[in-house]
Amino acid sequence: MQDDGTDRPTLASVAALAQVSKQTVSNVLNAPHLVSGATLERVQAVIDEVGYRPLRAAQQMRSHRSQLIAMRIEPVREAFGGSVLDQFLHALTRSAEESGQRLVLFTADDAEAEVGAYDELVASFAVDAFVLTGTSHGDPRTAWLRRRRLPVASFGRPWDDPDGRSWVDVDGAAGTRAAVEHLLAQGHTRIAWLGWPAGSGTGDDRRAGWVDAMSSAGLPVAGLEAGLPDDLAVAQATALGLVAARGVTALVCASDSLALGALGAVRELGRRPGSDVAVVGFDDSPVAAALGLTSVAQPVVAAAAACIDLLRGQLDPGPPGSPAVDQPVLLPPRLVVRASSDRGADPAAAATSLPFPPSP
Amino acid sequence: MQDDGTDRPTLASVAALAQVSKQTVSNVLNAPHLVSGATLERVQAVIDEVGYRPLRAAQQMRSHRSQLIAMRIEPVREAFGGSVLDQFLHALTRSAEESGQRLVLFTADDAEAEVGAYDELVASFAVDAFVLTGTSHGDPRTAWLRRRRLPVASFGRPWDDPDGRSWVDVDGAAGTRAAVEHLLAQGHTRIAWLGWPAGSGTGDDRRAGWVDAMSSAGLPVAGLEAGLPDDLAVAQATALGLVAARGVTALVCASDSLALGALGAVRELGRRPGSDVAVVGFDDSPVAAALGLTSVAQPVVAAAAACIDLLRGQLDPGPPGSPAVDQPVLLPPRLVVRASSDRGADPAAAATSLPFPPSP
DNA sequence: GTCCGTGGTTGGACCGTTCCAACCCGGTGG
DNA sequence: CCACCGGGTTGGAACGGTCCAACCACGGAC
Repeated sequence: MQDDGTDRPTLASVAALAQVSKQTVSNVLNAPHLVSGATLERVQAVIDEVGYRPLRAAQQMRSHRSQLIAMRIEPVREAFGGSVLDQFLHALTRSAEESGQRLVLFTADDAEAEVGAYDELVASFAVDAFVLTGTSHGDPRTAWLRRRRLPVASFGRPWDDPDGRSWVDVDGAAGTRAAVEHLLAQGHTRIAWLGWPAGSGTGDDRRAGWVDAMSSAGLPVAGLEAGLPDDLAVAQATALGLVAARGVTALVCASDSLALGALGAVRELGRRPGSDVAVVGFDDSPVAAALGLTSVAQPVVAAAAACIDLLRGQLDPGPPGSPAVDQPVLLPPRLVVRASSDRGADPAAAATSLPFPPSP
Repeated sequence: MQDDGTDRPTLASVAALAQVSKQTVSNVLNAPHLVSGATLERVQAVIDEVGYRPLRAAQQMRSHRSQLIAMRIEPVREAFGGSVLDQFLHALTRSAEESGQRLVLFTADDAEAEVGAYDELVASFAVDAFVLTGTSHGDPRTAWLRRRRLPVASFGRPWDDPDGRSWVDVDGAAGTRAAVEHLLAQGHTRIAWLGWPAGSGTGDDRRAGWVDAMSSAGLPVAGLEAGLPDDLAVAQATALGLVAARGVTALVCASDSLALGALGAVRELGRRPGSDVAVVGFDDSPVAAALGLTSVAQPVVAAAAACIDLLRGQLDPGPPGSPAVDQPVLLPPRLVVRASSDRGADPAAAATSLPFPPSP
C-alpha cells in the first residue's frame, strides 16, 4: 500500500520508522540470523507496510552484482518461427526471475559485434552472466568471456570442444531413437533418414540416433538417407524418391521443415500420411501441432532451468570441496505422437487433423 | 585496449590521468559544449585509451534513469511461432540499443501478476519505460502505469479507447485492401474473406479492408465471408465450402494459419493454388515463405523504431510548446506476392515452391 | 580603476546500498 | 574484580557517478 505522490521508501526511511539503524534493516533482509527476534519482527512489519524494496542499482554499487543476465536475440532463427529458441527465451526469463534475476537482450550481426556488445554490457550495465545459444566452431566469444572469468552457460553443445563445460543440451540422438522405436512398433521396417548435410553437430547427433536404433533392430540403413539443406521443396523431391524408388514407409526428419516437405511428397504420391507412410519431424514447432505432425519436442523449460542453475553455481561457488556445478547437462527429449505416424488412429480423426488428406 | 587484471577505469581514474577534475570528464561526455577544445581533446584521448565507460548503476543513483525498458514476453503466442512478436522483439532490442537503452524481459501469467511485475521492475530495477503488446479491453495495466506517470508505448491499438495515445500499430485494413486489389488485378472477382469471429479489434480491422476494397470495385461481399477460430482444419472445411458451393476463386485470410487451411482445401478440390484459386495470408510467417504463400507483412522494424521514439519523447519532453510526441502511429503493411496468388508465375516455379501441388 | 559578466573549471554534497570496525552489554573464567 | 567473549547493534566510509554552487581569469563597460 504505498502512496503514489510520496517518494520511494529507502533503507534510511525504513530504519527511521522502525527506530533502528540502516544496517539493522539491511541485516533483516540479507542476514536475518544476526538480528534478534523482536527487532526482526518489528522491522519486517515496517518493510511490509511501506512496501520497501532495495534498489538494485545501489546494491550493485557495493556488491558488484547487477542481477542481470544477458542473452543475444538472434535475427533470423530457424525456418519455422524459431519456436525452440523462443520458447527457450520465455522459459529462461521465467527461471531467471524465480531466482531474482532479469534477462537483458542484445543483438549482434557478427562475432565481432557480439564481443563489442559483451564489452558494453559488462562495462556499462555490469551484467553478471551470459547465456549463449548456438555456439559454433572456434568461437572467439567464449574465449573472450572466459578470459574475463564471466559466468557463462550455453544452450547447445560446443561441438568443437568436447571438454567444454557449462553447457546444456538436448539429446538429439535419443530423440530420433525414440522416433525410430515408435515406428518399429507400428510395424515399419523401411525407415529413412531425412537430415542435413554432415558436419553440423546437431544434425550428426540426430542422425546417430536413427543409425543406432536401426542397427539395434538389425535393419539396414544403406541407401535410406539423404542430407539436404533445410528447404521444403528440396525435401519434398528427395522424400518422393525415397518412397517411390526405395520402398520407404517411414521418414524420420532432422527438422519440421524437412518433415513438412516429406508430408507433401507422401500426399503427392497418393499415399495416406500416417496409415501408409509415416513422417516424424523434430522440434515440435506450432506448425507440427497444426498439421498433426508427429515430432520430437525439446524440453526447453528444463533446459532453461538447467542454464540458470549452471550460472548460479558459477556466481556463488559453494565452499571449497563442494561438488563442481558446471557439469554439462544432457536432457532427453519427448516424442509427441500425432496422426502423421499413427496407424492406430481413428481414420476420421486423422482426416481432420491432417489438412492435406489424399484425394478421394 | 584495456588490461584484464586491472580494475575497471572510473571517472576519477580518467580524471587523474588527464589532469582534470572528475566533473570535467563528466562534462566531456554529457555536455561537451562546456569544455574548451584543448581539454576536450586531451580528456577524450584518455577515455579512448583506457576504454572508459560510465557505469549505468552509478549514473542511475542520481539521475534516476536506468536506461532499461521492460517488455513482457508472452508464453503462448500466435499459432505459427508468433513470428510477428518475435521479429518485433528483435527489432525493438535493436532500436533500443541504438538509443543507448536495453530491453529487460519479464513474464506474467495474468493481469494481476503483470502489475506485480511492474511494481518489482519499477521499485527494484527502476526501469524507465514499458512497451506493451496486445493491450486488451479495460486493461488494469495501463491504468496502473499511467497513475505512476511511467512512459508507455504499446504495439497494437487500444481498441476500447479510441482516444488512447502513445501506440503504434499496423494498418490491417490497408493490408487486406492491397491484397484484394492485387487479386482484382489478377482478374478475380469472387474474392472471399476468411477471418475471425467479429469482436476482435484486429480481426475487424483486417476485414474492413476487404469490405472496403470490394465495394470500391463494385463487387458484392454477401455470402462470401466466414468468421472462424484460428484453426487449420476448420479453415480448410470452410474454404472448401466457399470454393465448391459459392464459386469463390480467391481467399483473403486474417492469418497464415487460416490461409494454410485454405490452401489445403484448394488442393483437396483438385484445383491449382495460384492459377485456379488464389490464397493470401496475413503476417508473412516463415511458413508462408516456405510454402510460397502470398501474405501481408507487418513492418515490424518501423513499428519498433516508432515505439522507441514514442518513449524517448515521453522520457525527455522537449521545451514547452514543442510538438506533442505521443501521437499514435499507424504504419502501412506490405504485400508479399508469392506463387499462391500469382497467375503470371512460371508454372514450373510454382510447382516447386508450392509443396502440395494437385494430383496429376 | 572598479565592476560585472562569462567561459572554463573545480570541490564537495549527494544518491541508496553494503562493508567494516567499533561499540555496548551481560555472562564466564581466572 | 577485571579481562575476555560473543550476540546484537551502530556509525561511518565506500561504491562511481551527477548536481550545484563557487571560483578563477579575463575582457569590456562605465
